[in-house]
Amino acid sequence: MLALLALFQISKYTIATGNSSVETVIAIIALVFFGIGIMINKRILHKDQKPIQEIDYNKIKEIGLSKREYEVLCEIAIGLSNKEIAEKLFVSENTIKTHVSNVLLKLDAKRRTQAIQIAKKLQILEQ
Amino acid sequence: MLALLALFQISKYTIATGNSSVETVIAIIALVFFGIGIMINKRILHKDQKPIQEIDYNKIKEIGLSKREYEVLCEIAIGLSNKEIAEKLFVSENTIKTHVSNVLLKLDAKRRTQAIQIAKKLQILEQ
DNA sequence: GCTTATTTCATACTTTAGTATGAGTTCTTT
DNA sequence: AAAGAACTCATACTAAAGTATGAAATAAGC
Repeated sequence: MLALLALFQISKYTIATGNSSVETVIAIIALVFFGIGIMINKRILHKDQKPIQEIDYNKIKEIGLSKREYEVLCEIAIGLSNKEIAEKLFVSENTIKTHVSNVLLKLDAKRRTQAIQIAKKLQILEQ
Repeated sequence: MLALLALFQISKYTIATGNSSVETVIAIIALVFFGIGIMINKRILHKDQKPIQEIDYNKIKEIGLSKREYEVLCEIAIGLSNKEIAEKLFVSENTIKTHVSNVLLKLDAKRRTQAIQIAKKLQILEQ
């Protein structure tokens, strides 16, 4: 705040004495307050917003999840049962059970609900 | 952009002719660019961030979830089994089953995974 | 104080989820 | 073309999850 007032006075003095061009002084003032506007806005917004987590496709490969297994994981996350997933993907429920088992194994989860949480923590599912 | 340049020229002219005080012109410039800084920043941040959804406690009451039932819902959401929730809350697994059934009924969910999704959509659980 | 809602628990049951194993098929990569 | 990975499916389990019902104890509101 004090620095701002000082800048203010210096600007006034500089223009009065004619040491610098008026354009330069105005440009500096503009730039400084432009920066201040960005800074303040950033602080306010950071309290009310959080960054969107992008899906980490490299981590999916790292974990060893196959394309189909990840697909099943996504369906689990939206709350579908094995039967419903089977119908949606046009395969048998047994096939889905196999995929689910593999997903749980690879995510080190005991249950599908835990798998969802782990997957979100690993950023392979949107939160 | 053109408006900015115009403002720039007007400021220069005003100071040169001495029609207004230097302080006023500088203050206007400062305010305008401060505002521009905020505007630009807001647009950029809105692309990379999303607002945090606050928990809607009124909706919890509206749905008719009791304190204990909501507590159980939260534990479900972090991926715990009925047994684990029972141990955590120092009650029997049968009690948890009763609570879970009531939660599913009130949220109109068929499964706990679906309940999690519905609860998040209703903003009674953090996403 | 009385009523009502909440919390607790049990028993018995049905349904879904998850494991283990084996095996045939397709797709890919060398 | 052969090898390996991925996808499919079945059978037979075990383990959880979820339903239905009834009931007792406690807490809260009138």
